[in-house]
Amino acid sequence: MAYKTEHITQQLRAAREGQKVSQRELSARSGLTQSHISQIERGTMEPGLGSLVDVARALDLEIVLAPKKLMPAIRNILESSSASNDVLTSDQRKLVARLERSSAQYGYGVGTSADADAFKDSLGLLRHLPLTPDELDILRRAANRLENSQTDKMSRQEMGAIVREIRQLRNAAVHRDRDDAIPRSAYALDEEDDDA
Amino acid sequence: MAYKTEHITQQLRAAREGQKVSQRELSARSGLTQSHISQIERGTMEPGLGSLVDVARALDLEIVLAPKKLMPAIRNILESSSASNDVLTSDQRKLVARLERSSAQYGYGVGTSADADAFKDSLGLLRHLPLTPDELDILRRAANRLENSQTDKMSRQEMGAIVREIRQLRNAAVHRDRDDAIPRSAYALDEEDDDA
DNA sequence: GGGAGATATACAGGATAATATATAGACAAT
DNA sequence: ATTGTCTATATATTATCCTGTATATCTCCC
Repeated sequence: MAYKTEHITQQLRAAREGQKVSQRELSARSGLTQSHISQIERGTMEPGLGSLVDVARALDLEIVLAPKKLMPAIRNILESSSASNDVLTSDQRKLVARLERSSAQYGYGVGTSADADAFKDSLGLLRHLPLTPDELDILRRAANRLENSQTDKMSRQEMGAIVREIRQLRNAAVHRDRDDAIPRSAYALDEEDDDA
Repeated sequence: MAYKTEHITQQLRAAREGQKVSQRELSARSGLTQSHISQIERGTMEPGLGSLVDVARALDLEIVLAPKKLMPAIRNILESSSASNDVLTSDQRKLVARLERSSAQYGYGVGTSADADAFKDSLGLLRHLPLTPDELDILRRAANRLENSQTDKMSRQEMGAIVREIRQLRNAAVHRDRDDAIPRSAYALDEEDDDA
């Protein structure tokens, strides 16, 4: 029913989720009801232009009418910043991988199984969220400590400390405000390419 | 009554008049009634998103949701086509054309496909944005290097370097403030003028 | 298993967009 | 003046948005 406007409303949802804003929060900011927002995002109904503008403003977006001719250029610009969305240094990826490997090998003999679960969960998130250089350092040191412990036994307490540390990292990364961006070096290209 | 969406609907009118299309004609193309279009353009009523999309499509426009942060860059692009109908030296045009030709011929065997996409997009932008003489020089040297590589094989790293260079040019050009203009000598206009 | 936060659905009613049609005013060109 | 094109405006009817509120479902965390 709302085929025509799907691409737009999906952009809205992507932006909202990207900024980690709930529909309720967005409802408060934009003046629309949560119910309304849900329907718009799902494509159940087609919003009026007024509603679209309200929501966009609440998400710091602007509505632009661009000649089709210039779309490649504009897409390019849009992607250049959304790239910083999932830009993780390969360092970070590798560190997470190391930690997963180590902890798996190390086994969950030490530490409660709840600890183990929390740990895996945290790592899963850290695979996707940007970290500051300092935080990367913490990650690095944790990996080192864990790997050393392979040889000489590690105390339950030390293990708990690491788990706690990682969890803190996770929380920081999850709740970080999207605007105080993390400066990234050059860039990191992955796959990803969408069309309509 | 429709204050929020005035800027958008005015863009619509501007585009329609720019293309010398009558409201009747637009009505035929878009499926809305002429009466409806008139009210939308005058701001008498606020269109639904569906109507906006229909009209936009009929005018070869696309609706883009862009982060406010990127608006300067985007405005830059939009104005590049409408206002100063290209203040590019024929040199620049030719260089971009050479680069496109070379890279196409050269194939994308070297470098990731993401690299290739980034490269093509960058070139697309550089076709429209003004460059300083120095930047033109960089472009020239890149073209030369690429063309030489046709004969003796080029390393993946060297290719990456070129891609990076072009991308830097792109960024500089895109984010350049429009007012600190680049002094242009007299000549500027070449061929090129297409319609639909 | 309970509780909290988030999203999806449901339904009533008032508000408004959108249609179809018709007409009036403005401005050219014959 | 007449004809033609384009735009603004009017009216009536239908369709849909949008709100308000309430509830269902789902996920994650304790």
